[in-house]
Amino acid sequence: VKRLPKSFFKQETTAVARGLLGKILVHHSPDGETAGRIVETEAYLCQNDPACHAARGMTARNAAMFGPPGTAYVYLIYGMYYCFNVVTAPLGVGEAVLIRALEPLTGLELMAKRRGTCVKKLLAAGPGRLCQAMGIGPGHNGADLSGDVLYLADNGMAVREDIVAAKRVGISVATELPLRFYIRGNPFISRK
DNA sequence: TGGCAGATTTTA
DNA sequence: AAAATCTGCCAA
Repeated sequence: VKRLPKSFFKQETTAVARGLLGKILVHHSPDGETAGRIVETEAYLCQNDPACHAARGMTARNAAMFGPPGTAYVYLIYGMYYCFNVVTAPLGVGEAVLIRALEPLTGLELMAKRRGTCVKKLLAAGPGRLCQAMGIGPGHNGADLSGDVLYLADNGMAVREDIVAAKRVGISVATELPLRFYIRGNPFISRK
């Protein structure tokens, strides 16, 4: 497995959202290593997308979204859960890809311990769940995703499966945009 | 299986 | 008050 080059994150945001499907997210935490295959993503754009956190300018929370492509944007949602995003657009432009679901690959015992369940389909199917399973939290906000702790990798294989484009989940504005992408039929996506 | 309340921070 | 969520509880 090879680390994704920085150039990968400089593509258009929707292209990154599609391209991340099938890629591997790896975290070397003090507790151990976890990794999963990305099976579901969502794109959040700076133009004509009021659901994007950056749509109304920079705040303390979303500042990382305006960082260079390949940065992590981790935020707290509903006061309880964290969501992990990959920043895509050039420095100063607020766009990102939300990682919504992983197929667990490595460190399943650690994931189960963190999640409090050993049901594989419940370990990382959902943005809050995958952060919990992977041990991703506020300390990763603004992290460089081509570093040594939290990074994206590729096993070199092209994704053979179909990619479905659908409406995004959990938003109440810009609901019609087909900016959610997932691998058709994959059992680890957050919902059908 | 499906709907809903609750947990709790950030923002408007 | 609503939000890029998840869990447990309830009813059928």
